[in-house]
Amino acid sequence: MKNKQKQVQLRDVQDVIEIIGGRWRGAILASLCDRQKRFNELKRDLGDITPRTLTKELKYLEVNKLIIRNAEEGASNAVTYRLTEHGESLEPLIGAIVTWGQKHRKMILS
Amino acid sequence: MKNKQKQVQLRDVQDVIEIIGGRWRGAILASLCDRQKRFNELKRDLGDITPRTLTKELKYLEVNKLIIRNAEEGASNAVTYRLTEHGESLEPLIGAIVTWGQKHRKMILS
DNA sequence: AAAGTCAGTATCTTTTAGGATACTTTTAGA
DNA sequence: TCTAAAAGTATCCTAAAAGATACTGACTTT
Repeated sequence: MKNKQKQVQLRDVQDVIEIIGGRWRGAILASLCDRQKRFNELKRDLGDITPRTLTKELKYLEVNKLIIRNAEEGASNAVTYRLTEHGESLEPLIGAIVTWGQKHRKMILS
Repeated sequence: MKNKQKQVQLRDVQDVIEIIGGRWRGAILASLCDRQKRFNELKRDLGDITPRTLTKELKYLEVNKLIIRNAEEGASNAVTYRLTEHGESLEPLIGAIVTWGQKHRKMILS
């Protein structure tokens, strides 16, 4: 494989990791793989995320077209978040991450 | 699936992303998937990483048993880095990341 | 009608990641 | 023998990520 090809691969890795990276984004996406959820539901799932951070990360994921924010008409306090098709395409990847984590996490984080 | 199980999955995701996350770690690992490499070789592969950062990240990966640093006897300026078995077990995951990136990167980072 | 829940905002502060730049020591090559 | 490369270290600095804490306005439940 040519060298230029490899560079591109490295950039792919960097970009993907930027998208799902950070402390929360991957976990938020993983949580939404299960089913669509509401703000506070996510907040509870994620444990000790602060609302400020959750808002910010959700906005990021929305801007990058991985999730959709849906505020139901009239009821301003009923908001759901769900994956876009794009977001759903991440499922196998997230699955692979979980699987690897289950096998190897403990050996590494001693 | 029970709720506790799901929490664990989220933590798996968070932990794995911490390990391969950040701007460089994933790319370093991806570069070493190819074959073992030396410090400056990695530096060139990665483009604009500073030596300070590269040193730091390599040390992190070594401590976490994903790579091995090998300084050849006597020759203090011949150092190679390669994946451990643990590190090699990440290959499919990194492959999946690259594949997803190739398909979806452009649509997201407009 | 009061209390609680939902979906956030607003500030402020701390922590961490990572860049810029210059320097060093050992070894290899011309 | 002089020069260059390899493999880093040492300082200093900035920007971004994320926590702590308090607050708000809309709606629901009792």
